Amino acid sequence: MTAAAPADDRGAREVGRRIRSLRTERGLSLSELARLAGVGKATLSGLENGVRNPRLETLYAITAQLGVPLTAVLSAPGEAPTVRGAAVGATLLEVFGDREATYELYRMWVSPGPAQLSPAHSGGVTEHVTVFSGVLRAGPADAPLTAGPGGYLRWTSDVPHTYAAVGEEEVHASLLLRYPRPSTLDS
Amino acid sequence: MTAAAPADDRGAREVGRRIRSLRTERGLSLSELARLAGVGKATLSGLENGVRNPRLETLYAITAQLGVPLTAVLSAPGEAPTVRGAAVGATLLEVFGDREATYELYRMWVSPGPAQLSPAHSGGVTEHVTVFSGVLRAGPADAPLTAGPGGYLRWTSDVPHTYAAVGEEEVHASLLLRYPRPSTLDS
DNA sequence: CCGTGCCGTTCCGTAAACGGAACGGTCGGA
DNA sequence: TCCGACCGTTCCGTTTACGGAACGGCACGG
Repeated sequence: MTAAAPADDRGAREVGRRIRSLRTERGLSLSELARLAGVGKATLSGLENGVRNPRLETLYAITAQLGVPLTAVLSAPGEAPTVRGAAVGATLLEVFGDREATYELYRMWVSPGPAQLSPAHSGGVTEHVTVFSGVLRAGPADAPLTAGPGGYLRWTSDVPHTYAAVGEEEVHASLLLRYPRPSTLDS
Repeated sequence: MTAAAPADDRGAREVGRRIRSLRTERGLSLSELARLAGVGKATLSGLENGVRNPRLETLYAITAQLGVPLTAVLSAPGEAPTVRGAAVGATLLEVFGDREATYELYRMWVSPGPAQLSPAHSGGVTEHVTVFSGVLRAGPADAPLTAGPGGYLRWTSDVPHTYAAVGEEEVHASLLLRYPRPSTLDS
């Protein structure tokens, strides 16, 4: 705050740099892209230089014209590990839902070492793990399950639960969290 | 232009819905999240209802407080459906690998209707499917397996294999393809 | 039965992103 | 050499997202 001009979260600058890269790669001039995307040159200029805080709509217009998904100009998907602790890391890949539940799909890795404990979630939440490599021991703290490469685990996470790598190999897995019926069945 | 309120690209509405899902999952009230994220209640309310066109900075503040990457609330990460055919669609979420194999993680959906056949892959490729909703019948064409919500299927895909939704509900699932060690430690 | 507290929405003045126009700088052809 | 076309930046009035405060609705407790 204060200060005057620069005014940006660390992110805005990188977004601008990425857009400029994509534009020059395609041999487009700033004026040209602005016209194609239907935004002002001032807007695009300020955006690329990181001195503006674009609206979502503006980013849509520009990335669409560049032919890349919006996510391509924002911090890379794998970039933010949503770290859960010393031994376990996870990256949220996607959120989606249907009438009955909301789902969060993570990629997860567990480093060798002591088990890590996770607190209980609210009622009805289930966890689904598919192991890609390594051997994982996970589940309710009082009755963990074990799975090797290609294995699959599933438990209800309304009690404290643990994750641990068995052996010296790091474990890679996908983790699906299922939250039943987040909203009260509106509409 | 015209009118006053709606004003949105198709995306804004979905972004709002996703944020609301993430918030309610965590048992947070709108007021609470607004305070934590340092944004006005009016802002968050308008955003969730899709009547505002948020600035990037605003989205950062909110998603950071929810503990998810910015990309999680924006329209599909992969955006490129890598469609496999009439009944089956899939989006590539991530590619990664280790010493032993390369993995491709997809989210997949299967529409009700006739089964769809996929040709055999080269030797040693395995497919791992976790069903989120609906009932899926899939696997080797001569011996398919069945799984409902929360179920898990796995087969070696060096023979032709099928995917089909059982019943009238669309099937949502994650699909992991495992390609063993493409080359013999060259490079 | 009526406060009290919190919920989510709406109203409103302010700050800032927006598009259009003007600006200086560089290149190429007459 | 001059001139026109185009570049990217800066100026400026308009539009709109922003935060704070007020509002009605609902659940609890005295």
